[in-house]
Amino acid sequence: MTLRERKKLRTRAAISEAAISLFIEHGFDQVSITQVAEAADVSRRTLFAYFPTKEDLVVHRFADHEDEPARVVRARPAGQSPLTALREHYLDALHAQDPMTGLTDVPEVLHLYDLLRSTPQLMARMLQFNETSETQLAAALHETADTAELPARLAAAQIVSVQWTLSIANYDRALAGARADDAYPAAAAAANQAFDLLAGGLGGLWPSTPLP
Amino acid sequence: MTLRERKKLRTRAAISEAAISLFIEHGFDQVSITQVAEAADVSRRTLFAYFPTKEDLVVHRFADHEDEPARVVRARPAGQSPLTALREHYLDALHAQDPMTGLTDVPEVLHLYDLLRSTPQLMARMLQFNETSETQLAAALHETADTAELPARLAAAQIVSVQWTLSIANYDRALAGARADDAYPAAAAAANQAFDLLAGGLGGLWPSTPLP
DNA sequence: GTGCAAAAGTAGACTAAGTGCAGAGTAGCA
DNA sequence: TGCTACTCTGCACTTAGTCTACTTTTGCAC
Repeated sequence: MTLRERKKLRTRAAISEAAISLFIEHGFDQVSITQVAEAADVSRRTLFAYFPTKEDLVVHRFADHEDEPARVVRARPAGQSPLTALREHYLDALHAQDPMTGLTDVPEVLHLYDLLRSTPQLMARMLQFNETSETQLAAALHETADTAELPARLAAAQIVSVQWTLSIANYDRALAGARADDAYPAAAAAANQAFDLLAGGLGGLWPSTPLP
Repeated sequence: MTLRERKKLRTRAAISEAAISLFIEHGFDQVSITQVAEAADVSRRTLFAYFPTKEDLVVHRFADHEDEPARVVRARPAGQSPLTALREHYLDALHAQDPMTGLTDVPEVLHLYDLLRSTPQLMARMLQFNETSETQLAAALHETADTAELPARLAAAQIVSVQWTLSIANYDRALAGARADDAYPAAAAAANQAFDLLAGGLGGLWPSTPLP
């Protein structure tokens, strides 16, 4: 890796770190791009060369996870169902306290998540990530699991939104003060329940004719 | 209704119509707020009194549907499962060619939809609607169907994303040129398949051990 | 009808995100 | 050492959205 490339990476990281710590301290809307540029010691124009929008200063950190579900499905062992692969992957991530799951004690991650949750513009960008995640997962299901296009899209939509719901719930518990180790058993149980629901359907939740 | 109120409604409609027809003709990003205000014959400042953001000029038309799933669940006949109520409601809407389903021939609706699909900012706003829709549905399920909080949230997430996926698919077929009457049978079949999948789960899609 | 308080609309200045451009600095390589 | 390509910068510009102070219109009491 050349000096030029290394320098670019360092500049990028410096800008993002300056931005996030300012946003966490003062709030997303209370900090201007100009202030971020000053804190990172670059010009405004350079900042925009690295990050096309203010939101990207924050959410670019999640861009790597966009295609994770699709990758998991494509990389699953022969004979394993896509849903099983995704379930195991999610439970492994929980066990490893991967930030993606929302189960974490790392203060920086919690602060960052707090920022996301309290800034609608950032949440909107996260939802867009979910959408591409869903599209890619649908393609992976269609191509590798002998699934017709519509069911693949429907399944992908369900899976992505369920994983998102699980992670949100975990983060909210963490922000409410739960320690990750303490929250783990409930989080794992919730994940299992969620994947059971995905596999077995909502039918079981509501018997068509309840007790009189 | 007083003159003042009637006038406000007319002004609001005039602004929105001017905006949408300009956006459809030239594209969302190619038309400025100032141009919309001029076309609607109001000042820029007045426009912002009616619509807080440029996106709202378009998406406010969908705001009424936000709480539709929750309403359907709350209004279902005694003894009917929430999922059955939602399924029937969606199939009725399809049959009536409700714009919400994406099954329509009304040119204005199709153009409007084309605008949404081709403008990421507008799609992002629509996804935010979905999120509040989901939250309200979860509350309705929790309160009226004896469902615990987590399963209610998970189910709501699945249902809303599945309905959205169905409607998107219908709209895309319509934009590809399909007439609503011709597309109806396939759309109804797709909806039934989707709700079957919701009720019965994804387990049936992928037998855990496929043929060798 | 006339007058008055409240609501609605307007003008214009202001902030901040994001873009385009033309020039200065710096890395890579001969 | 010097050439070339990449990167950074300053500055002017557009546009979304806000703030404030002022005018017009409406509803209503008389």
